[in-house]
Amino acid sequence: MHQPNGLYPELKKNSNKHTVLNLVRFTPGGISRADIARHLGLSRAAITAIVNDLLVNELVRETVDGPVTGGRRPKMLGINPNGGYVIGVDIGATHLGLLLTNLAAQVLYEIEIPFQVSLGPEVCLAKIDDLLRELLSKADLTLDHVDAIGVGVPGPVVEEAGAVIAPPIMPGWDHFPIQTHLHKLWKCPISLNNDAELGAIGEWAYGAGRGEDHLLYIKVGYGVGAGLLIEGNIYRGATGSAGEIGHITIVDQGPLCTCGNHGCLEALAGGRAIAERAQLAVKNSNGRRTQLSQIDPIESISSYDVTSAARMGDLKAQEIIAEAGNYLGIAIVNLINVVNPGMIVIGGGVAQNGDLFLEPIRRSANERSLPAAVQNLRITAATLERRSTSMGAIVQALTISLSKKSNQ
Amino acid sequence: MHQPNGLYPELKKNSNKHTVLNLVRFTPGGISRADIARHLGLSRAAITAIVNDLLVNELVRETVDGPVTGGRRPKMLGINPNGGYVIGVDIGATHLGLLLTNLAAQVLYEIEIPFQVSLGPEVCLAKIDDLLRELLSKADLTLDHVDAIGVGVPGPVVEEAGAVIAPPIMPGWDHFPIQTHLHKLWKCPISLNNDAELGAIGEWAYGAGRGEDHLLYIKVGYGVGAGLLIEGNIYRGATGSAGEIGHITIVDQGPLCTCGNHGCLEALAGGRAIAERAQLAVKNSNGRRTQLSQIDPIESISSYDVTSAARMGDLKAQEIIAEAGNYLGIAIVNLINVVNPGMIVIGGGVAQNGDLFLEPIRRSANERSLPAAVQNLRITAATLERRSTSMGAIVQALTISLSKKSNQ
DNA sequence: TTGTTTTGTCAAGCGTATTAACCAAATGAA
DNA sequence: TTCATTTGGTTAATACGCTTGACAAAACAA
Repeated sequence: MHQPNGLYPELKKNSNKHTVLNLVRFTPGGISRADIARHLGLSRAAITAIVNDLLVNELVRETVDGPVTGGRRPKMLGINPNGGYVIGVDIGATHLGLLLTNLAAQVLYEIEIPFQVSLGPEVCLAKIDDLLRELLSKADLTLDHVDAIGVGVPGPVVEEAGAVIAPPIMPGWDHFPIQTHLHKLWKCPISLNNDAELGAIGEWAYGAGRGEDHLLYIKVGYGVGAGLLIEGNIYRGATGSAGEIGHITIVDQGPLCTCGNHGCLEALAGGRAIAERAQLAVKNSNGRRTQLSQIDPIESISSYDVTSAARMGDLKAQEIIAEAGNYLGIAIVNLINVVNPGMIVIGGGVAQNGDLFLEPIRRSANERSLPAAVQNLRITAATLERRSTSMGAIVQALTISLSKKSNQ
Repeated sequence: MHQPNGLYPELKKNSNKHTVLNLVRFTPGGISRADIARHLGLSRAAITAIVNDLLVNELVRETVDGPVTGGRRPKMLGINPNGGYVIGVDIGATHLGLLLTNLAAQVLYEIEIPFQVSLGPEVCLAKIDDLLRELLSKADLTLDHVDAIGVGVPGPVVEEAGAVIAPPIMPGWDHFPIQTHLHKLWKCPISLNNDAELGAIGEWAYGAGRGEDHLLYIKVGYGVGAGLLIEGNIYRGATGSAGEIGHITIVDQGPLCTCGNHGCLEALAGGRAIAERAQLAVKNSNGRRTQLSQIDPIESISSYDVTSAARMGDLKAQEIIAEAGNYLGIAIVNLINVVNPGMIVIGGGVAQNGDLFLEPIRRSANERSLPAAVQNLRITAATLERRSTSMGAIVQALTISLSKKSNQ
């Protein structure tokens, strides 16, 4: 089948049914038939027919009466939350998160644990399988009740292969058939995506980036990555590795990175760099007592510790966070000129520091980016916090589930 | 009217007529009805009806019999070149190019002269008006025969305003209503675009980037800019300034740039930087005779002189070109990781040096970019040479002309 | 109350597609 | 050469999804 394409668009049956369903999904508080008609430039009569179809299939339901408009009050439409479940899995470098939601994306149960993706696919996927079954048993459900599962991984995903290729922070996972493996385990549709891309989708659908047509999401965790959402679609590039900003060079001849090059963004602003810099600072502090120096052994200081110390007022920790923000700012200036986003959302553990981390970024952007690109640009922290990626995985799973149900 | 959008696509009447027309336009050597049907996933019967409509409106014509396929030979379809003319205008920082073509984009007449965009809009647009009328008189035509005119400028274009905002190398043009001004002068539809974006379109339609879904075109002239074509559509970003890579920082605390910052790509690899470096080299050569030192006065050495000297074998000139390629390589590595293009086409005057300029870029890309992003990436020079941008302007003008004719 | 505005529904009609049959023109094997 | 096969293009009947225009329902304003 022909790929969707600007010049030669895919000619899809029922395309407006999908479009209406998307509008209902992603409009906060629901939407009326008349509003849908206005948004899509269709007649109210056409929308009535499409909505009736969605109503009898129980994909959509009438919720409450809408706001007073000067005439008859509209009946608001929302996704029918019943009739299925989906799961979102966020595989991080050092953590693992799972969400179970209904079809309206309302979170029912959640699991989050520390994790080591570096243990390789067999060990990790077995652990994930255990946790997924634990999540289901908490909800008194089985895999038969689950319509689809979205999975996020911290590496470049090749969609057709259902695998990651040459992922710098996922040693041992290169070309491992993740999607096929999980499909065999769980027997339901699996959507495999990059974690930063899912973060972008999550924040666009339910977080800080709602309704933004040109959204850049930057994930600063153990690794650093970006997800670019253009008019509601992920931009993946030619081979699926767009937005892999962790290994762009920021400082020529800078510190050695895991990827083998020097001065990569990830080696300057990633969670590992932050932790290492904090460990070094404690070693060189000659026993002066700080928030950080109380952690023992020194080698166990993590970026999470630095984050909390900074928030508790530890000056050295704040300095380290601000320094990371500074380096990220340099990278973001380049991204702004190239991508010209309407909004930048910063997520991942380090972004929990709020303005301490965001201010150096905003300063660089204003000083060094093209005026044309920054004058209407907003730079904010992710509002879904730790759930950006897993909610993005939920969005992908729901897309599969709802489009399957609406084609029956 | 609602904007075209991935999730909520524009619902356009006759959309398949436009799609078929595009397929005919951009398929080299023409295309048969059966092939169109296969490409679009429509029935042959539907295509027959659409093509008949285009035939009676004389937008399309049957050209020759197609290749032997094992059955009845197909009748190839091509754009009917008669019935109208369009003009493409390439406003460069230091040159001006105009093309007159028929509806099949075949060049009929051409003018190219040196130019100073820095003289400001009134002076420049008056000069352009003179040349456009000269071009028409050469062809024994008047403006009444011209369906549409495409114009390219070396700065960030805001489409709705028909103007450039804060363009670093177009002093005096900020917010000047170029499109309105030209429409009043010429009384026909004007399409105003960024020059690098038009270069991308030109190379995609008729040059090195044919059929590439993720094309990055990089223009290295007096300024440096990039145009990103995603599935046949220009990516402009939120405010139209995407791809303005001339002012990303390459060397911290590097040479001062016209934009006020230090170490910008343009200040290291642009035409002005190349010329200045050559002038400096001649001054410091203590009278040693080289290709370059024969130019008098030294201050008049241009990047074009360096380019020709390098091709004639001047070692110093070659060194300067290679150095510029090196800096551009650093920028391109970042672009590859962020954008993940399927192909990079390098255009503009400096790119005429071919491999001398391209090799440093290819080397950087292979050494420093993510394997996932470079393994299928091609980096080549523009095949339309000086015409990349003006042919892109022709494509835009033809889009206006053909879509107007097909809606009658 | 009546008139106005807005939402939602219905029936008639139209435009654009599909399906299935057909002819046209080429190939290749008997 | 003849005839089955393959591919290209056309035609007529039909299906589907949308628009149009009318209308009822439900709110507000005079």
